[in-house]
Amino acid sequence: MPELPEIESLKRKLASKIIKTRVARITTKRDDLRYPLPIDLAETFRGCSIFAVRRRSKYLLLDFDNAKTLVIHLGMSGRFFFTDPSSVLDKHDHVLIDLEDGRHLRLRDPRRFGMMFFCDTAKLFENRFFNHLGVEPLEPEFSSDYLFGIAKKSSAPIKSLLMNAAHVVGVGNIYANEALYLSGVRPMRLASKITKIEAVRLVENVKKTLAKSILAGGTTFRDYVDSDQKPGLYQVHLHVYGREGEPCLGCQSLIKRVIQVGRSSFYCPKCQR
DNA sequence: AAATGAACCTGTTTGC
DNA sequence: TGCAAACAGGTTCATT
Repeated sequence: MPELPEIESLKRKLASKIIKTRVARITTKRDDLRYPLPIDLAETFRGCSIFAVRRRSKYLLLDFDNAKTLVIHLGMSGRFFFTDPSSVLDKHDHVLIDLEDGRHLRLRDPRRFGMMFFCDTAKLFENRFFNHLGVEPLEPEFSSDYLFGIAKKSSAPIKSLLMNAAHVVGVGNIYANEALYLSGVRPMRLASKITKIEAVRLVENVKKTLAKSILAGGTTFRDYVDSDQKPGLYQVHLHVYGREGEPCLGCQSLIKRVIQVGRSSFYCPKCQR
């Protein structure tokens, strides 16, 4: 489901609502997500207060005053939202969090590709989910020099490189497709054949696309909703994603779809070379 | 060392 | 209409 802008939007909304609030109780309805939920999840956070909400890659990080960080990943179909504590349980509501002020958060995830675990805040980035991650796409470290540098040494297609979290995190399928279109580069072009100019455009367009989407509150392609269960508004801006067989917005050629590394790539055969 | 493919799941859409 | 196949926004791990 969610790509980086969705998690960033969620993070901002949550930060404004849950900092300095205390957890009354965590209830686990089902513990077999992508990885089993920690057995001591509830007792670890009972009575603890949240003092920061952060994001790294597509992971949502809740820092508590017990020196632990609760890590949440929404996988493909996850949602994390406020609801009435008495609202009817969906069969995919796996974790319920009651706050001391009476508010209630839920983790709902039909496909169960999501994750929830915790670790010591101080050692967070040492664990296997974080220790190999590359640069954040919206930070200055993700520059055209950086992209051009790794592209030269790569044997993979440019889209695979953009989606490889060891190089740059958070560029998922929608945004990779869109940034490639806006840069006039075909997804299957070998990264090593990218020119300096194209690297400049790609970096610019990755940043621009992500930033715009964050402003719009994330993309709702299918079923993303924010912490208040409201959809994102970015889908109106999609140029190629999900548009196979429809005319290119620039030249009217029909948008093509190919499968790369098991995922759909959409491109305009005329505008992208 | 780096890159690909399989695996993890359920729900929805598409095609016969 | 019904059923099966294809497809879905992610990530790790094993295997090239």
